[in-house]
Amino acid sequence: MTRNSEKIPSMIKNRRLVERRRQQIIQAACDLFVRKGFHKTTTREIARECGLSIGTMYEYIQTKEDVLHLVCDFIHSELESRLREALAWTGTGRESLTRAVAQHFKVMEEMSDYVLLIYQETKSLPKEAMRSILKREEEITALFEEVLSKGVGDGTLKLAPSSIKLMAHNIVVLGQMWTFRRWALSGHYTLEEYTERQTALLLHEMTDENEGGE
Amino acid sequence: MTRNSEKIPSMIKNRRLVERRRQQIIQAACDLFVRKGFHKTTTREIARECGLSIGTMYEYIQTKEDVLHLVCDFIHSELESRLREALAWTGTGRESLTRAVAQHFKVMEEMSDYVLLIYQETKSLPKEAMRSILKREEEITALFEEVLSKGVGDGTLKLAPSSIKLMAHNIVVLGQMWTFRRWALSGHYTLEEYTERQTALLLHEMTDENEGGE
Amino acid sequence: MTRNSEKIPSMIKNRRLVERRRQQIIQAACDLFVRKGFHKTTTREIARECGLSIGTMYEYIQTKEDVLHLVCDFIHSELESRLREALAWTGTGRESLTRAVAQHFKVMEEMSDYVLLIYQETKSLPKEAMRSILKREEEITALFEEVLSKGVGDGTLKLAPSSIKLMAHNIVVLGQMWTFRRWALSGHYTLEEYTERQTALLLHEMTDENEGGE
Amino acid sequence: MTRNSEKIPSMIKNRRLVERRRQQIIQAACDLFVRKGFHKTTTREIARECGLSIGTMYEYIQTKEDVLHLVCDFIHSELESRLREALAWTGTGRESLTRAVAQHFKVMEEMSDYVLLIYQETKSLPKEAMRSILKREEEITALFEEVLSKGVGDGTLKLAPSSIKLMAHNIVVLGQMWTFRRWALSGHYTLEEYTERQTALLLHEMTDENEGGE
DNA sequence: TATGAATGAGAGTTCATTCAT
DNA sequence: GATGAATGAACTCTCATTCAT
Repeated sequence: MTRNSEKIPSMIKNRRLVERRRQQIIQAACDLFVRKGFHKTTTREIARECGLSIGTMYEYIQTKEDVLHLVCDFIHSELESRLREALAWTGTGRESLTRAVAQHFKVMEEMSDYVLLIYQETKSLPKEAMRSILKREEEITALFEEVLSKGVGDGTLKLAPSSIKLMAHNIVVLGQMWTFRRWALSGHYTLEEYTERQTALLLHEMTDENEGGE
Repeated sequence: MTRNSEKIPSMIKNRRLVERRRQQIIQAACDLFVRKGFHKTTTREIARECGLSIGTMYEYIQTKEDVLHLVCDFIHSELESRLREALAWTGTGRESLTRAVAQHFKVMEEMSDYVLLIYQETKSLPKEAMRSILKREEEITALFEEVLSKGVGDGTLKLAPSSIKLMAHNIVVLGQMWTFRRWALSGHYTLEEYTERQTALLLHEMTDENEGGE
Repeated sequence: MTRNSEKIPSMIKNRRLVERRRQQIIQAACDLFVRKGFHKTTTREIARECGLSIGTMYEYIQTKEDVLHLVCDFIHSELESRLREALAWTGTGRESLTRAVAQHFKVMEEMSDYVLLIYQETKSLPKEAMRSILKREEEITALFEEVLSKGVGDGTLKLAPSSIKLMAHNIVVLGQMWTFRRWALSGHYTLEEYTERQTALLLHEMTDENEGGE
Repeated sequence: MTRNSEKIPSMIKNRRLVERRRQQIIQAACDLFVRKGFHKTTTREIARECGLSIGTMYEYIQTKEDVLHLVCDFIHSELESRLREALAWTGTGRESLTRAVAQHFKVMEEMSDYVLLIYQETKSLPKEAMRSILKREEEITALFEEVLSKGVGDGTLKLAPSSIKLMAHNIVVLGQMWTFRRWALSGHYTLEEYTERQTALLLHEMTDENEGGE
């Protein structure tokens, strides 16, 4: 799934080995970046934590930023695959949306630290890597666009076509909000309450004669 | 307005001077942090940019993190004061909200870089400074809570009391979204369109029999 | 008494004022040097502690080393004047010696910190200042030479003339030893015991047919 | 012999190499500390002098104070091992003492600079390191206690048991005195004369009915 | 493939001293 | 005489990266 992994060059020829070693690196780096942040984590710490010597680690990456890229990519893959699970079910667009939102919020809760990590460290990536990460983000948003379109198509959701993209972004962001505003929200709502209320608000927006601000 | 400035000790006795010099430092640091990020900006660069010698700069701060604190605090003060302007007008709660949202979004657009800065670098602050920054964030949210309460009070907005806080957070975050998803949004919507649609969605949520998911 | 004070130039003409301000400086610096050592004490700290501004302080000294010189000189003056008191009494040489030794040890005890200071920081003085400090040390030793000579003269002490200087040095050093070996000695002897025993040993050396190794 | 070396952590795994590099560091630092003192010697100077890059040097130590600790420890090891040589010979206690004193004084002469170094810079060590250095000092003193006890045991030295520790300290300090009062003593006595006279005085103290002040 | 010792530019911070007011 | 803001050289220490083995 870590598709971008292939873009990062390695000195080692054996692709299987590269994949395995990089998984070690990603696991260790994820933990450390979450705990200390990208800048305060040293390459030596990553190497130690993943059981490779510093020299060996550098056979599988080229720069420290590569590690960040691998980590961000891994996290996005996780997020995306978990979200896709929720979309496998069948039902009306409205039902699918309800399920997708709930799953999205649940994933945000579970991967809270990782989501935060992406939000705070993406800017440290080199331009090219950054673009590829943003593309992943857009793909996730596109999943919601699909669900919304389906709902508009089967008449269970009312929304101006030109607002579909906006609504998709709103949904994604309101999920992420649970991670980066947790310090304020968790004191007042449980995840269940939060999900319920946000879902009610969203569905209400897409009911009746509302045409989404057109 | 930079209230926390007083908490950061300085070697210089003249309070006026401290305030002036710190303004220089903040201006220079804001620019640099936006362009290069906190970690990739050196203290020497900040000093050069604000026209002080490195030694002199350190008479007005204690650590590099103090500069970040000063910067974050300054940005929040700006955000808050600009938002308060919009709240000075009179009118129904619904009208106030419409105006406040528009102003909030406009401020987000204008201070885009600064808002991003806060979102990405706050985590680099020491614990204590971080708490003070989050408090500022909560105060801004509270401004929207007030407007919403007013609307609920005068009957122009329908919203379960227990959802007021949630809605306030939603509004703040949807504004910030314009800054940290600009790469995706600006291709499809102008700020005006964005504002119009989001406002329509929000107002629709608070119209009729909708009780916000209770 | 701080004779060398005159050698250190000052910008201020009024000699009285110079003397008074320098006393302030010495008191503050003594404390600080004892607590933190010369190198870890900053000129700013000294200024703050003695109630002068840093600029004013520098009107009365030229360098930080001047302060150390003043301090060392002051301490020696104290040591010497206290020792001279003990020598004012009359009696046989042997009696004088006993009294001088006891007083010397007592002074070492009381000025313990200061004596240590001299021993550890003198080397940080510039050459010229160092020489002047060593001269003071020699003068103190000379006081004991005088007492010993008196004893040899009146027949109450037996000592080869060529060993008088050596014995004087021994006495001075055995006193200082109480300060720089206190960590080992104070666990086994009180100052009284220490004084008694060392005195007994010394007097025994200068009794009977002993000719001091000639 | 530098037993405490093991307590100082190193980034390098190869213990042999650590030992070798640290010897380089110690040699260079000894020279520099003797010439300029600890505080006026920079880490870069030490690195240059011992032929390592600054980065490499820091792989073998953690702080500049570690270097001082290493140096002090090395000096004590030298002092102790040289003194132990002199104690290997057999003979009466009195003979052993004579030999030990002469050797101690000779070592003081030869390692004059190093002994001074220890006396002046030990205070710059962190607490823990300082304690370990004082313990070494006490061990050296204990060597003399043993010799004295032997002499008391075989009847060749007369000394109250409770004065043995005191006498041991006296001997050690009178040796060190040759280093830190050399400026005064060397003008009047050669090392041989100094040794002869001090020995005579000491032996006389422990002859006949003298009971050391009890 | 794997290792880990070596590197050195560059980071943040300090502080004795000066000098305009 | 008194003040204290300004200075910048110099300090200790870090760490991503390389390369000989």
